[in-house]
Amino acid sequence: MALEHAILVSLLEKPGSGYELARRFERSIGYFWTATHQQIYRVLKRMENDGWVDVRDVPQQGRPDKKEYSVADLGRAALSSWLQDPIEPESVRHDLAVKIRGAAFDDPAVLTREVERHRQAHRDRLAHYRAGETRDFPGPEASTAAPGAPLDAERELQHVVLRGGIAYEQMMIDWLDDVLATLARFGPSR
Amino acid sequence: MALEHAILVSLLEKPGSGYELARRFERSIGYFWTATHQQIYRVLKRMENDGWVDVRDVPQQGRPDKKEYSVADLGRAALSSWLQDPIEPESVRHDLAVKIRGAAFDDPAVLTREVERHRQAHRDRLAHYRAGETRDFPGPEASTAAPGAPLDAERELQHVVLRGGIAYEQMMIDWLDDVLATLARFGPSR
DNA sequence: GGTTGCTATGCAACGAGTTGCATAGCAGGA
DNA sequence: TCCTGCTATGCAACTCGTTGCATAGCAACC
Repeated sequence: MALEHAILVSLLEKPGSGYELARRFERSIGYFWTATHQQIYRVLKRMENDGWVDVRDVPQQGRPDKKEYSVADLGRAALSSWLQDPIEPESVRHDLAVKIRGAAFDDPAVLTREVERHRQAHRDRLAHYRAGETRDFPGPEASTAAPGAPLDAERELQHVVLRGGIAYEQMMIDWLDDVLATLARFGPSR
Repeated sequence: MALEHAILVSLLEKPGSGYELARRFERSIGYFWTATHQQIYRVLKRMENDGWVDVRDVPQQGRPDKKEYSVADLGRAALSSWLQDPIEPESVRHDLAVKIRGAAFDDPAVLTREVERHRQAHRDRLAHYRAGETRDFPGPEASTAAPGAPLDAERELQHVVLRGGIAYEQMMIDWLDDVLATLARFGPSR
């Protein structure tokens, strides 16, 4: 499992509350790891008990107080240990692929609409990622302007992960086009 | 959830025992949906109770008896209903992406080795898929040789799903190359 | 004869993830 | 004033998936 590790990475990049973490899991981190606020609060509590994170009560004006979490030494050690630990290449879970094979035993027209919906969703995500890239990583080598600062690594790694998300969405769009073309080939004849 | 639906599709393609299903989930179906034999047996039992599948005791020589499952009318209806039901485009879970962003706070050399391992695993899978494609789908239009038989749809859909697996592995390999190049750029300077 | 290994099925316990619900302060608009 | 909506946190119940273990028949090999 890696939710606690994803939280550690996010808190290292910037300390924050459970609520803020939940926000981030809808944005950048959420591109490759989803989590609801429930999971986050639960895991944060456990991490606090284990001494992985420090908590600080932050009063706010105009809104409820928040608990700001930051990574403690034990948490850093735990993350480091996990990073050393090899993981298995993840196995995929594609509901849509099940549906596509299942369409052989049902109405393909329904599947066509479903695939079109998914393609649109992936198009939207791709546009969203590209906008984020333009906003956060402008200019070809602008990121290496500062000479050898360690912050560069953080940014470059964030960028390469984002490029992964873009490549994934592009691949999905292309493949769904292939699926639609395949459906069109034998769909009308029925 | 779609494990029961994946099982239904697999049983429609060909009836079989829980053990045989587990085998298939290590092969073709497993390309896009993983399941252990435990899950399969548990779900099969539930599906049997719900009348989704029929069971038949098959004595075998030289090996233990098996229970052969096939899809009942109720199961077919359940699958059909699920196929009609729109699903959300799946959210990704990439441990490796978490690790990559985490590498900014740890030794990047360790990550380099990890990424190389994963790239090799994806290369292996890609080779495996391509071999399966050559074996099961030879010739450009050989599949459409039989005139308009419904079996064509089944094969074509299996093929397009396999092409999706191939596209995914190829994309991952390209991206991991990108990751390695990025790591090489600032890795040595530390 | 004992060990290993494959087919074939299953229980029990645990951990992770989802869903529904609850609380509470405060802001802004109808 | 009431309703909606956002910040902020949390409980409880449930489902799903993983892991370890157990059983049992039979084949092949040393």
